[in-house]
Amino acid sequence: MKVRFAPSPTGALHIGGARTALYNWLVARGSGGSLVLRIEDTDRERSTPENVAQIIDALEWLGLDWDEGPISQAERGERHRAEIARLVDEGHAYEDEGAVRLRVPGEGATVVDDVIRGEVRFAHAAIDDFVIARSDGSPLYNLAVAVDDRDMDITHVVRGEDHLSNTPRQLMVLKALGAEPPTYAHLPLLHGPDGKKLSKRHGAASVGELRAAGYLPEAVRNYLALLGWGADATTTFFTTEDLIERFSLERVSRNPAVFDEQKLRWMNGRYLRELEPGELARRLAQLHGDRPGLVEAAGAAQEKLQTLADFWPLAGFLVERPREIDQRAWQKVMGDGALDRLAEARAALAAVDPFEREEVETALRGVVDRLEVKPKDVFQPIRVAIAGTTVSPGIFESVAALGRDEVLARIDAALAQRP
RNA sequence: GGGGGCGUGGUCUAGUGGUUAGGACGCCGGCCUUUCAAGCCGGAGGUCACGGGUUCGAUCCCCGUCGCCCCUACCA
Repeated sequence: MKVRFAPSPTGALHIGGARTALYNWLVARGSGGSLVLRIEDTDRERSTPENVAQIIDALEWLGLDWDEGPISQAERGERHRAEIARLVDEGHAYEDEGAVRLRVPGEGATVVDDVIRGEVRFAHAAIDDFVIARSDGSPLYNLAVAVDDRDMDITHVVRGEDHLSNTPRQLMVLKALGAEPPTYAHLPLLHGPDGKKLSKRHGAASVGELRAAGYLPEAVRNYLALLGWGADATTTFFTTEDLIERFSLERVSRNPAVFDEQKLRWMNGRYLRELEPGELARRLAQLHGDRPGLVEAAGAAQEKLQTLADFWPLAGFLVERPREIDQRAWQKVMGDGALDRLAEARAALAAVDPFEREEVETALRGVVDRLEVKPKDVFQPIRVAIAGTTVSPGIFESVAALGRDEVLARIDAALAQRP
């Protein structure tokens, strides 16, 4: 099998495009075939090199590679013009006010045999003679796609359903060219929560935004694969190898899907928890830069993260001293003898050796027992003192991750605020 | 307007001419518990778009209606 992913560089790579790329990639890798990356940039007005670079960057981040390309469709203009001239010479097309139109028969129909949708019939009577070349001679989409798919020996065209209605036109170009058509598979479109076409208004809609929001490429692959496809009734998690092995176009669903970021967040959290702390720290560093103590902080925060971006608000205090203590947090836990308990905890922590999670826990629970108070009466003041808020990773791992000197310094600073 | 596609709980989906219509996210409750999560347990939520028809029996087959989306560009 030979497939192609053919984005138009008129914007960033969207989730829908990413899924199309993924499905093409899975088909190619699963069949031992190849994938062509073709940039459909015949619209010189809207296509930009920046967008091409961004699309390539997004594909690389997603871990999707290709065997040929990127091929610029615009650079194949001579090839397209030659075929347009041939179509005119052979009477399949004609000039009309400078532009060139393909002759569409007045009767009969063109049938698209789609892997996902079955046979779809388009009566010629409903299709006008369409333009294949502008009056300046430059080729248009339907012509360029047909010529390129033929020239590149594409066997399967896997693309969004928005192209289904264009398919009979491409089939007619192919026929006029005397070429065998490829097999088609039109994927259901992706919509936003309001049922409308996905756009910026729907949150993280491009691959770049997903990346910046702290999603892992492997989680995005898994989630995207499930948007319009399922292997069976119950399997939700697929390694990429599973996907390559089990994916099939025949099982792609026909109805449009809504991108649900909440489900992606959940799935991403599951993938995040599977990572070794060192690996998690490496991913965090890629996104926000490396810091001393990042591995310890990552380990402490890991079980509470859904995205890499969640790390900072939750556990940023582990790698960077908070500028100030949240007033509401202070008022909530620092009343009623809390500072005395905090002082007790400080004394206990000063004596902990080695300063590891287990020893920290033993010492702090000892304080709780000695004072005959509830655990939170001791733990929350510590939390507020070191984190500046009432929410943080587990207190023992947080204290251990911070190290004795820093913990004592922050507690001392808090104690100094005593009225 | 014309042509085309789609229609299973809020969302992603499995499924079959006869099952209590299955799973997941989300939601609610409980357990756990140092906060928040995670995890575990339990629960609510579906007239399978609607109306006809075929059939002993339709979510599944046929027809119609409605809704949503796509194409109908010298965009892709």
